[in-house]
Amino acid sequence: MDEMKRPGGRTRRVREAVFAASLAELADVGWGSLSVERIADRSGVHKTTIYRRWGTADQVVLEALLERGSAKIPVPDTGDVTRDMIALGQLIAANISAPIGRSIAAAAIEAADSSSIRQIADAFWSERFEQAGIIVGRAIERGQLPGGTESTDLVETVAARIWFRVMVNRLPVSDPWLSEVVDSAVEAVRIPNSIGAEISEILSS
Amino acid sequence: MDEMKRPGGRTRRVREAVFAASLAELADVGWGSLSVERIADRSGVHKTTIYRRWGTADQVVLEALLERGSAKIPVPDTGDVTRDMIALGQLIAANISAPIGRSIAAAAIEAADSSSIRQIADAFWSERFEQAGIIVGRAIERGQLPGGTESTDLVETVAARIWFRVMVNRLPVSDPWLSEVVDSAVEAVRIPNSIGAEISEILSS
DNA sequence: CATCCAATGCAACAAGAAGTTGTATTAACG
DNA sequence: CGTTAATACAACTTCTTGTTGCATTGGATG
Repeated sequence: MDEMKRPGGRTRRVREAVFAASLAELADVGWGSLSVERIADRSGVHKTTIYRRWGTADQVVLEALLERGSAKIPVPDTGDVTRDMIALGQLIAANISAPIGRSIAAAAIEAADSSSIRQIADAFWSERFEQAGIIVGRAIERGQLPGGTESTDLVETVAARIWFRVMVNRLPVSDPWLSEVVDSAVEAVRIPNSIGAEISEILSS
Repeated sequence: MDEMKRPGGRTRRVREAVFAASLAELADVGWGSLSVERIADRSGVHKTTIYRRWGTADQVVLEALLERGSAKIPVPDTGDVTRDMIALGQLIAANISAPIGRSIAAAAIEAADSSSIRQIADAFWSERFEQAGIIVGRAIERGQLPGGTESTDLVETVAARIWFRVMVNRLPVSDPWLSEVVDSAVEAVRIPNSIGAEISEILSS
């Protein structure tokens, strides 16, 4: 797939310039308004080159994102579930707050069919869910969480609230806010529903 | 704004045909790919008519949405917070699951500036928040919730989880799932954080 | 360093969409 | 019925998109 007979100097420079320009465009105008011509102008690379090497603007951005996303991020490990989840939350917030992340999210939402853009978004989330699984696993080993705790519930709650705040409310994810959200999410999984209901029953009587 | 010298037969028919076509287009191709020509073809109305009456495709869809969104929805009132919130959640889910709602959401997310599309999305959410305020107010009067309960926390939690499930996970909002989400959200606001933390402290020791 | 040829640049073009304008036609309203 | 607002139609310009043939550049190779 990535074989080229001359990967050296110029080809590499062109490739990098085009990728940089395409991501900048993505951040500026969004996935829907991408065009080969704009990327060509912005990168200084002639449009015929882009048409011949990639064909469409989508393909360019796709490759750029794949190359960019290949950097693996270590799972937070502070010795405490809450702090781990806060770190994970900050990571998620940083990603979807940036213009590029926002554009990807918007495009992934709009794409009704399972297009290539959705694969990237899906990959992002499955990675987060996997990380959360590790975090929860460690917490169970430490005895901070009960044995059968479902990690997906925890991430979903936290991720959902971050997502909503950034995308809909358009407010920044501050540390105090995130801390509170994570706290209540961790409590929710720590106290099984039945017991929680029982307690609230007692309290309200 | 809405004055016209001949609001009768033909003008009305044209208006309705154009609005219907524009919303259908919005659902099909999304906000970003709207075009006057497509709406013209789809509605059977000549494009010059649309250009002269509305100017741009955005304006057409905007008016269509405003007219459509003017129908007021009554606040659920079942006598129980949880059931009220579930009803509200179902309403939210129905709205953002439909193709049109999805397109609006995607467009609102992508629009970095505060464009007209964002006003529609904002209006939708502020209405939900207002409804939740009424629901919570009633619950406080009934003694189901403590006096100072912030309604925004409750809606935000529920709305966020629905949003995430529909937009990111792309799963349907089933009644059992929604019920569980609302339950835990109501519990979270019913048990103040400090007490909740204390209890979990006791339980884990 | 000399040579080759893949990669890129360049210019001209075709195809189509977007928007405008002048005029003819239709039908709502009195 | 007559008036004229509202719409349809056709022709046109302009802009964007994508293609093609050819010239030029500069890695790679011996």
